[in-house]
Amino acid sequence: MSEVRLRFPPSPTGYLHIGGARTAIYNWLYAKKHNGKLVLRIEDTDAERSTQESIDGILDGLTWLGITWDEGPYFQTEFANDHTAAAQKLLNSGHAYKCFCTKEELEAKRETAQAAKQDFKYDKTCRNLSTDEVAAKEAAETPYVIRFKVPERDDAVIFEDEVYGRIERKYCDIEDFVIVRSNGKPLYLLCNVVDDIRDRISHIIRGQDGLANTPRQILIYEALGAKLPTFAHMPLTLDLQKRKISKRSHGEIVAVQYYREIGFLPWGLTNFLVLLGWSSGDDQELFNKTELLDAFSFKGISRSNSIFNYQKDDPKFITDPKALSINGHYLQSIPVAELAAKVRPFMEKENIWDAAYEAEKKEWFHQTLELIRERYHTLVDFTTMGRAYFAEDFTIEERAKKKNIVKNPQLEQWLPMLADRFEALTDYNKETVEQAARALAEELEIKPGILINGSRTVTTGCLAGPGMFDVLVTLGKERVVARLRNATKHFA
RNA sequence: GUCCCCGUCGUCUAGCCAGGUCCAGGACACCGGCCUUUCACGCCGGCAGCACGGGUUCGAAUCCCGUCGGGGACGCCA
Repeated sequence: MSEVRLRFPPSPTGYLHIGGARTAIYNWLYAKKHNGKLVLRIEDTDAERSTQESIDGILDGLTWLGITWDEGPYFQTEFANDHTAAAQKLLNSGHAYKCFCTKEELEAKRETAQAAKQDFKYDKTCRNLSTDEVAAKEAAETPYVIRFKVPERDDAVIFEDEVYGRIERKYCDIEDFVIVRSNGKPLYLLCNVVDDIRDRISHIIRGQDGLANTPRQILIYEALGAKLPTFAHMPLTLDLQKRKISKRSHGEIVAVQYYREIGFLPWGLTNFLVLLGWSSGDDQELFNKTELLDAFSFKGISRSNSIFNYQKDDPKFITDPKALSINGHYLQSIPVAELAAKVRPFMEKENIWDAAYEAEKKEWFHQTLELIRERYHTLVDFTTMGRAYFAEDFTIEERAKKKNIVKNPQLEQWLPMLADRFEALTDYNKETVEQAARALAEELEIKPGILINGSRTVTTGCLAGPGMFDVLVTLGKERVVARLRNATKHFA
């Protein structure tokens, strides 16, 4: 049995596109599942964009996601000799020919065809040149491109795609495509095949946009006498308007780095991305790595494009709500110690990190995380919605203020009274706090909820949260008392 | 224009290959109820879909044809 070898060939763009990430994930999963190798190959032939910085952007994204590769990164430019050698080989074997037509000539023909609403295909002018004619052009040093000589046959190129099934493309529908530019540089179509042959790639998993290229690439494989890999094309991810998602039109939400910034867990994103175009066949949607490896197969890959459900103007949903939901699930279920480590950089960035959280306050910190993580979806939530637990500079939600403060102006007196009661407590715990609060409510002849919600608002700034008495204990007597006393400022 | 691919709830999808168990199942979102001091937690419930038209069949989401809709590829880009 031959070795299972996959590859992920991104071009350096400075960031990892979530669509690219999904492709990488599928390749990685397949390789891992079949004890194969994943080769990382940077397609850096576009010198303009191929700065070290943009290469790092890709590697950085992959690393964060936890996608590990076994070979590479290789760089396409390092194999330029292979590409030109292959072109020469095709020329020598009669699978390709020199084409002396100029860009201008072709452009004119293309326009004529378009004007007549005709399909344009290269008319093979140079394919039919006599040896003498070719020799004359060469002697005159006429610039030329190299075109692939597509066999003139009545039948079709046929291959079996692991996702799309049997695909056919008639030979007569394939034009003699260019494989080498007039400046001597081989084109992507050729380079890609040559690289895959050299890297002994056995399975090519890529986006459906590569599907139309495949018959031409197969022709190259055959002409080069190489064994065909297995192809598996996956559906594309589009936006709500069914457009390809791109950084240019959608901004940072297409970059995996963005998800790191907004507090996604790598696995949360991975799990979401995997589900975009693949399903296990049963109703399972949450997978740990082992389960995913076990469940993943080409069979579950969908053939229709999927839509990244993202609405720009909804502040509640900074990305696809399902992604948030899945991330929230992992946020709530990973071990607290792990969570603490993940939250730390976010708190540091906000200057609300305290070294003691890893020392004498560790237990308190973990308990607090445990208490508040229940309804959070991203790591930044701990520094925004959860800010009041770690800092004094939290803001009070407008809605909470309106609902719990403004409606009961007398809270301006009541809250400080509550502070006094709490302060007087010798044993400040969940039970005594609750008793004290309820007792005061009874004396004032008001519903406990008024007091409780009022204190929730001034102590946490939030409308919603965990059970109030847990919160009060977690916050600690001192902070609670101070915040309740200070409440008067909210009535100004 | 040519070629290729796709079309099940708002979104991700199961079911389609081997037609009946599907007046179509799950998840997210949304709505309602319960719980509760609150809630974006939890529990319970609800809304909502086989693109359309023919055909085959006792029976079609599933098979066939057509229409419409969507996407992709057609570069001396990658």
